[in-house]
Parts: sequence; C-alpha cells; structure tokens
Amino acid sequence: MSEAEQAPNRSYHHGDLRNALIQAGREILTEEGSAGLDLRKVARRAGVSHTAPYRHFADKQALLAAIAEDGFRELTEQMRARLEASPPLIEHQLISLGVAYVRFALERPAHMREIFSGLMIERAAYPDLYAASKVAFALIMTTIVAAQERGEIVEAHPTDLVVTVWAMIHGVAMLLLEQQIPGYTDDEAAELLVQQTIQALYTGIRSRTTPRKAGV
Amino acid sequence: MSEAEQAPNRSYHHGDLRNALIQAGREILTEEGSAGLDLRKVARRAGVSHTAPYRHFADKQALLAAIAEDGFRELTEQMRARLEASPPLIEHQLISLGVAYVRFALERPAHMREIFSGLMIERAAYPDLYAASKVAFALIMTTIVAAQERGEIVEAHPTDLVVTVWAMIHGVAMLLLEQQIPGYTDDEAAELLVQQTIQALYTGIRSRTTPRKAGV
DNA sequence: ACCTGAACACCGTTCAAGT
DNA sequence: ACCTGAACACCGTTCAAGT
Repeated sequence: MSEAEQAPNRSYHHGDLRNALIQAGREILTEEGSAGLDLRKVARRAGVSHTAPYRHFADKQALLAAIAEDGFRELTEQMRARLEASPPLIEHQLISLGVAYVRFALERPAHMREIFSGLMIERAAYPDLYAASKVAFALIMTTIVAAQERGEIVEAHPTDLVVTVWAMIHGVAMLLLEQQIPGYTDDEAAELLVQQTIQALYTGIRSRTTPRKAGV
Repeated sequence: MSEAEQAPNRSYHHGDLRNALIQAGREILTEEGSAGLDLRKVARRAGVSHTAPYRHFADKQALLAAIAEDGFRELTEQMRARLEASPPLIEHQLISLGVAYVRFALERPAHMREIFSGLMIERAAYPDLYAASKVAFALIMTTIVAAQERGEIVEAHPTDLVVTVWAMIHGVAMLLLEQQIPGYTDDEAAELLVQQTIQALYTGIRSRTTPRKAGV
C-alpha cells in the first residue's frame, strides 16, 4: 500500500506502467464505455506519451485483453465472496453466484462486455485471459459437485450442469445489461429476477399436474 | 427482383441508398467483424462518396442501429420458420427456438453482438430496433401461452417464463459465440447443448430422490 | 432532393532518437 | 531498459458547392 517504499526512483520511469495502464483503462471503461477507450487517452491518464504503452502491450487489443483479464478476476472474486457468505444449500448458492454476476454486469456494463468479447479474438493469443475464465468455471464446478454429494442436485455430468447454470446466469446478466428486459432497471428487481430464474431451473418449468393428452 | 423496372433513372441518384448501405454493412460485418465496419468502407461498397450516408443516417451509430434491426428481423424469421416445422410439444418447440437462435449466433457472430449491444444506447433513440426486439419476444410469448393452455408448462406468469426461457437460450448462444464453452465448436455439438440445457430447464436440476438431510 | 470534395480533429501504429 | 516526438495512413463528421 505504501507508495514511497515500492518505487525505486521516479525520474522518467514509471515504476509499474503496465499496471497503471490497465487501471487507467478500467476507469475510462467505467466512466465512458468502450467507445471512449482509446490508447492515447489511456496513456494520457497514466501520464505518459501516447507511444509508451507499446513498451508493455503489442497493440491496443493486447491492452484490452489485459483489462478484460483484470475484470474477470474481480468478477470471480465477487462470486467467491458472496458464495462464502451463503448458506450451504445449492439453491441459495446458485442465487448468490447469480446475484454477484448480475451486479457486476450492471455496475460495469462496458467492462462486462469487454470480458466476454475478448476471448473470441484467438484464445491462444491471450492465455492469461483464458486462464482467468477457467478459474470462474472451476468455482461453479466445485459448488455443483459438492451439492451432488449432498444429494441436492441430479446426478448428471458436472460439466454439463456447470454449463447449464452458467448459461442461465449469463443470459440473465446480458439481457439485463443490454436493457432487453422491460421493467428491470434497478438492482433490487434484478436480484428478484435471478431468484426467479434459478428457482425455475432448479425445479423445472414442466407442469406438475398430469398433462392432458392431445385435444384442446 | 428486376433491376430495370424499379429505378427511375440512375444518373447519380442511387434509388435506395439507405437499404444498400444496410446491406453493405451487413456484408462487411459478416466478412470482417465489427472492427472492420467503418462508415467510409460501407459507402465505398455501396458505390457512393463517404459523405453520402449522412443523407440517410444521422451518424455511424444510427446506421449500426439499422443494421442491428435488420438482423433482429432475420433472427426472428428463422425462429419462426423452425418453430412452424416443429411438433407442437413445448420441449420440441423450445429446442427449435434455441437451435435457430444459436445457429444465427454462430453463423453471424458480429451481427449477433451488434443486435444486442445496439439497444443499450438509448432505447428511445432507436424505436424501430426496440420494436424488432418486441416481435421476437412476442413469438416466444405465444409459444409459452399455448403450452400453458395445453397443460405442458407450469402456470406461472407468462412474461416471467418468457424471460427465463429467453435468458437460457441467450446465455447458451452468447457463451458459444464467445467460445467460452470448451469443446463446442461445430454446429452439431451446439445443437446437443441446446437440447441439454432446455431439457434441464424443463425438468429441473433438483435431485429426484429424497435429499438426505444434513451430514455427509 | 441527393451527392461530392476539401477540410478538421483525432486515432492506431511505426520509427528514429533521447536518457 | 524505458520513454518521447514527428510522421503516416485512416476514420467520423462538417460544410460549402454542384446537379
């Protein structure tokens, strides 16, 4: 935390420019969205010339990937925090994961989009970003497997269940984020929506009464 | 279809430049992705000067919204087509909707992203795009309500069910699109994933055996 | 009414040069 | 090793002008 201890000298070297650029980018993304995120502006905010970033990133895309990776870690951390504060029943746990996910998406929409459109661009080119996504995946996996061991969840292949749960949460977050769901603007409504969708996935939407056979 | 009949004269007027620009944009989006979609290139492809688009669109954003709207209509059309070819059982119908959705996303990833990131930007500014999204919503709604009448689906509020189903399908499509799900690259695997997730939502992921009470 | 060409401010990237 | 400044090609947008 102390500034004086770390920096060797601050002549014209920055100390940790790479990280300063990621943080500056993060801020711009949060304040102005992805349209406002240009390399020259990031450099300006970090207090260096507009060519300095090229010492640390091959190009703009590489900086974006680093910012996405940073966001993915933060998202995972918030999921983990809510999960730990949750009672050990799978319904509550899934809702906790979902609420953390949706809150992050609504608090930092541009960052959320960047996180998930960064992977498309040749996964092999950004292995660290890919690694960050696997940590999030593993977190859900652990939760699912433990619930199976407690007998709370169906005995399907865990990977399939993780994908299903993740897709549900991701879909809710993204539709909310893009304001596709009318009437859900505030956080409270968003949490109710998470509860409702997780509940639907948990118990199913199939009719519980015997379905009448053909014929209206 | 005939070119000669429609055009009054082709001196220097284009005839239907607005539509030509949307189509040109669509093509570029499909071929090069959103990074390659600049206004001057769109104009070049449509065969006009780089300032001509401003006769029909206030700015680049407005053209993007029009392209997104065009894509939304196409997506809805493909959903409707598959739905009509589906047996009238809700499970098959939801899978049909999902498959159409996912196929579109994988065939035209950049277009799909554009469709859903276009709404964020002030809904009021692009009412036509918003209207296109409501048509898709209505299609799912009709399907759900009919299934409720047949007694195949739980008697919840239809709007809630539509959101739940849509979120599930959207999540699957977007995670596949961004290559977040390892091992699902080809269309066939993607269809299996849709089946699996819809099935999970339909019947639920809760354990069918009596869950053991606390204690491993 | 519809389109063009010059002009402006700005961006990503490169490269020779500075400490 | 790390950063700067000039330079280049390109983009979005405006505006006076042409038919």
